[in-house]
Amino acid sequence: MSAQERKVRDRAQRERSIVAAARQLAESDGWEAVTTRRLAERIEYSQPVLYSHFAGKDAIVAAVALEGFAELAQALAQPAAADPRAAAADSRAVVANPKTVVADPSAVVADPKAVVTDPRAAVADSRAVADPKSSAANPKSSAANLRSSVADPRAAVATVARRYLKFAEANPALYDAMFNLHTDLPFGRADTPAPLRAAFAAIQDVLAPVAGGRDSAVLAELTWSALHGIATLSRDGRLPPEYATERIDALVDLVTGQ
Amino acid sequence: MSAQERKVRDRAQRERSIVAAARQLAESDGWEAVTTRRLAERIEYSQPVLYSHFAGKDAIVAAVALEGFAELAQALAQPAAADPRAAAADSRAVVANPKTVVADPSAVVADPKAVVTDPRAAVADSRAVADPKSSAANPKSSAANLRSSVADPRAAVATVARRYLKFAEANPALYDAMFNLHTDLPFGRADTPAPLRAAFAAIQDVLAPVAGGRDSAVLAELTWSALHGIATLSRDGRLPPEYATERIDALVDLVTGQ
DNA sequence: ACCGAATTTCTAGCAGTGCTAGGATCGCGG
DNA sequence: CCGCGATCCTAGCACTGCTAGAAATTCGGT
Repeated sequence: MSAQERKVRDRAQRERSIVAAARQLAESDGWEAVTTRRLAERIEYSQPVLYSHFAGKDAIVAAVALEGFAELAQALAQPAAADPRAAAADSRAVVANPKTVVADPSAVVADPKAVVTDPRAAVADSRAVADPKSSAANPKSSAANLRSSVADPRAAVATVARRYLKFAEANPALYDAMFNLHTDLPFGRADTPAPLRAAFAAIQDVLAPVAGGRDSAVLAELTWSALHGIATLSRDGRLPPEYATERIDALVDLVTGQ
Repeated sequence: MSAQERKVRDRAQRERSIVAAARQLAESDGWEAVTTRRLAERIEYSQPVLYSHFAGKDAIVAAVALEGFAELAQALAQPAAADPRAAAADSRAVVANPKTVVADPSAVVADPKAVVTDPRAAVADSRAVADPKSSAANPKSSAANLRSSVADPRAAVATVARRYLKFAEANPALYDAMFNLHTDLPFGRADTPAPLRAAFAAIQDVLAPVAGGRDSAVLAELTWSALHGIATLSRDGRLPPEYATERIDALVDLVTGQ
């Protein structure tokens, strides 16, 4: 029985190393350099073993993307520290070397099936709660949430915005897997994986206090769209980098209604 | 001399047909279906002739993208139509079957310069063909209001926003070529092609009146980012379609400082 | 400890991709 | 009409994602 267990453990480990290799290779040489042959070489197996873990290359990309969503959600929901130095530490955590992530299996996991099955994560139709009550309805994300956010909701929005863009900038290939490469991860539906919901919930939570009379879901979608637009457009040099902070400030001003 | 001239004319025609074939194929079957062999078959030549016109496949995509920027710029800068019939005709040009485009060179053409200066190649103002429901829900967006967009800066912003998203929705593959596929078109630099500037200028122009004390360039970048984010995220179903109009309204509200 | 069975892994190959060298073919000037 | 230069196509390269069937490995039962 121990042998059997070891087998499944080894298999899981190998699967993780595939995802890690894909991510690492993509981050260093771009996604066009991520081929099945190179991946096989990295994990020191032949190509066909990849297909015993994933349905195809797209599935591998999707696994990387899911990992990215989990990390993004965690980065956004991270409690805000009072002093800026700790905040800098947070941003460093975002940029964490993929190797480190892989080395710690207890961290965010890659298996999609394991993630989906939690019914409490059904933040899907949180549209019903368009007011600050959504924080109470979702204590998990707001419990450890930004302490200063209660005092200063605007600063909380600014922090989330900065973290989002920092994440996209620090992990361009990962961000590509999440958004640009089409991985057909279900998004607005019932079977939407938890990390995706968590990422959106983190944005929505921080926006609810400043929503006023507006629908916080729409406001969150809009903010997310703006952040995504800024991230992608500035990534390939279509937005001048010198006005980056001005853009963020302007966005926060708009959203918070200043 | 006539023979020589005919040669260069034929070459130009063939180059246009290559771009048109690429666009048509991409729009119908997606960019992954656009291969050099298929393109060669469409234009009824062998593959190597493609490389006598373009440096590679990326250059063909870039040509399509440039065409897209020209059309987008014109669509955004289009004066608000007072006559619904004209607007309807325009919208036909937008969603026009690519086949028609190919068959009729006098229609929306491949040559960017020609497009910019040809008013007949107008792109849609969707307002005229908007469904009654949205008109009823949002009376501000009536055709009558478009006429007063010069007088009403807010309506002008709303019109541009709607046109932008309509364009992205009506030409998904074209929009992909412009943004998602990396064509390394120079953007914020000195050698930025005119169509790209025109597109951004159209956004900035309409935002300047509502900028107030804010930097209109930053505001335009921000608005553009939001529009781009909405366009891309809703394209692969990551934003629920049912709140599309609410999102646009919310964006316009934010930007115009309502 | 052995040996057949079952699982796992690899070798070899398919169809398709972007792209290119070199030979065939065409049209033009003389 | 011919020769020559421009034009075009055939054939092929190195690569891609993916898979069938052979080889190797591990397992369970005696």
